[in-house]
Amino acid sequence: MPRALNGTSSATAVNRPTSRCSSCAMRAVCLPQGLSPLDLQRLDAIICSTRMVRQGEALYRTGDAFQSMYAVRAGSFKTVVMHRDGREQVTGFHLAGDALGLDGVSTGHHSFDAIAIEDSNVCIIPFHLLESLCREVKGIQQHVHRMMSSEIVRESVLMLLLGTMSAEQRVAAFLLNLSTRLRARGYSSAEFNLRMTREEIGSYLGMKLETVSRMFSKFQREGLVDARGKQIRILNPDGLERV
Amino acid sequence: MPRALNGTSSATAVNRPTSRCSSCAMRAVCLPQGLSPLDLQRLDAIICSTRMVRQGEALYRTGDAFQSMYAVRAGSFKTVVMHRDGREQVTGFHLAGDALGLDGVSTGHHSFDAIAIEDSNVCIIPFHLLESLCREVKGIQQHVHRMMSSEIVRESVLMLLLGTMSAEQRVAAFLLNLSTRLRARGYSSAEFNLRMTREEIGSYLGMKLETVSRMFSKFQREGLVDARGKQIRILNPDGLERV
DNA sequence: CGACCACTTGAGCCCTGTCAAATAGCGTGG
DNA sequence: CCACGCTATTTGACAGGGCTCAAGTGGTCG
Repeated sequence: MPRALNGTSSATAVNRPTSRCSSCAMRAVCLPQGLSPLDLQRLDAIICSTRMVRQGEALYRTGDAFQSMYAVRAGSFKTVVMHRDGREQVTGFHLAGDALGLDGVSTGHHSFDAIAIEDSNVCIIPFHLLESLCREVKGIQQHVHRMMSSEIVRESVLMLLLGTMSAEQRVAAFLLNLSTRLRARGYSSAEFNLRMTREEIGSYLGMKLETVSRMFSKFQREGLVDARGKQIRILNPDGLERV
Repeated sequence: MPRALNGTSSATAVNRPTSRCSSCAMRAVCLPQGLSPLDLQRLDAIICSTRMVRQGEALYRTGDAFQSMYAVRAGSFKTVVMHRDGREQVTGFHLAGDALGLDGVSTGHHSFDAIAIEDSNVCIIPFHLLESLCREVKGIQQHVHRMMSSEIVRESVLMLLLGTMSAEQRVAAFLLNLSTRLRARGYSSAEFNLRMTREEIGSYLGMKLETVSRMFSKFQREGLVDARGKQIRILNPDGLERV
């Protein structure tokens, strides 16, 4: 197999045919249904680069100028908000197919850190080009609006979780949510391995890592899940639902 | 003073000159800077009605079809998310000048309830018309995007609060935030009265009403605020900040 | 093989929820 | 204008869930 052009790739941002939306594996998750071939082509035209982000590295940090939004092509990220006193909270985990970076639109600077929790790859979507395209293609405009609105709804559901649920319920809800999202991406919803640490899960769920661990052990004892470190098997989803 | 046309007003939705953006008192809060008179006119054209919502009534409820977004002209609202088991959480308080309803964009149905916490008045902005306008006027498009993004950022800050702060810190942050927003609207930042009950504050902050009350009393003892029921006077904002 | 990190588990304590009772405030109807 | 009844708020006593601190285990990478 010829590997032409590979020698010209930069380490951080490359143009290549695989970065085309029209042929992307995550298309079904990223894009609206029923986009015409022409519109797809126009999308392809503005998404001309991707970027590799290694585990632990930041895609962007709080305060960085906002230029682009991103779509996770492979891997996963966490988004983290910080208080001046150093307190921080994970506000989301973003899997392949998820959008990232829309927090920067409001002020022109990012309000979160986005950190890769495994080696990952993102599409870079220059936002001013996307805005132009939105002015021309109604389907894309609506999709962008839906993405932003989904983020609003997602966060408010998380607030419900943080504000009203016990530690046990939060961990159960976390596992079920992850399970659902993995299934939507074609993975098993019953068996997967966590990319995030107990501490990151705890930060996301508003509790300490020890508490997360205890809840996993509890579910284990009760036969709801089989958790061996990061390897998770959900044995009784209905039981988790009822917690 | 003549009161022509008043007799023709409907109780729930009326057209009247005062509903024009170009002459609205909340213009500075609602609208982007530097909109041309022509663009303002086009906005006026799509916002043709307002609606009165009495205290305790819903502007919209979870599951309602999403047609329009709203701008609070006068009064205030809370938004509430609900879990099937009846558990609910206040996710925001919306004052005059704030936008409302963008949660409905993602699915076409609202995901929250929006309830008036005092007699209120909103502009009704049909969303499909706003989207059309966004395709034509870049300044308005950007403003809509910023509004949605702000909501995302607002919620993530609230998640930080729910996930990492003590009850005392949450109540302090709540008072300071409200104070800031009131100042931005031309009211005193030091003295105001709460439109929401202790229970609503508690729901917003993820705690019980008794805890809210205790924190108010504590701040009172420490000379940070003077709280007599809903009447609040902030005596030492720096002290609150440091809590 | 060793160092390091993530994870698990235990013991004790504190913050906040729960339950209960008293007080204050507010709107309504006489 | 006042009395009444309701709701909102305050305050206290107590219990429990989750945090803190600590020790020990397991897994991974150099």
